Amino acid sequence: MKDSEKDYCPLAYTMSLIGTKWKPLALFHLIPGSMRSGLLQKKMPEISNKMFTQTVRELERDGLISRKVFPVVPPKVEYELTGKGRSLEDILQRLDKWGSEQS
Amino acid sequence: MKDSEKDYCPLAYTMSLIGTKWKPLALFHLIPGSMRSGLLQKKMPEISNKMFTQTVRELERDGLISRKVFPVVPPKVEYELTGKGRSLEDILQRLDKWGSEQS
DNA sequence: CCGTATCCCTAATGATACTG
DNA sequence: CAGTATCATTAGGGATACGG
Repeated sequence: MKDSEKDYCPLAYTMSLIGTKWKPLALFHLIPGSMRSGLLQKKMPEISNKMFTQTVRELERDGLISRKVFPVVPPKVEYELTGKGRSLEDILQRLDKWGSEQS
Repeated sequence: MKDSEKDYCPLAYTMSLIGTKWKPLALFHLIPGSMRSGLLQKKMPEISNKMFTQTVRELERDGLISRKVFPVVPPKVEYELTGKGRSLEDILQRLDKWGSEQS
């Protein structure tokens, strides 16, 4: 999104980073700590392989999570919230809590 | 979304209600109080006519805003946050604040 | 195990014109 | 002023197969 839009309304900028079906969920699952790629994907049973990769790639690109590759066989990859990602923890918790409180 | 998914993760349910480009923005602009349809749309200069109508319709359907029609000419319509919508105020403020704090 | 590449389909969004 | 209808476009998403 353009900077002009961000200045116009920061909320729109926030949503451009996490306003999708899967991103908040992925971030939420990473709150307890770093997690292997396969396990994180298992936490979102209905996500397709393609969307999972796309989701974590964009979250990494936007600096919300970090990706760590272990040079072992079989391959091992872990994802973890960055400082920027952790700064969303409270908001994610509130969004989750709000959902649980609705009829 | 299915109830099973909601139970699985309330966050997903929340995002199904407000996890779009325009919905959080519309709700945010209504925080100060009720607003005429035309003015609300002006607050989101880049939204198309079609998307604006769709956005407010869905927010109304989901009980987050109310729609009040005044029987006058020219037509006058006002939108306002419902109790359920107001319960999101704090979260919306935080999302906006988070966006403003990013580089 | 992890990720990419490809193909395909549907849903989301935009532009324009029109009605009460 | 507010909203609808239509058409055209694009982005989102899923299935499958393959590669490091």
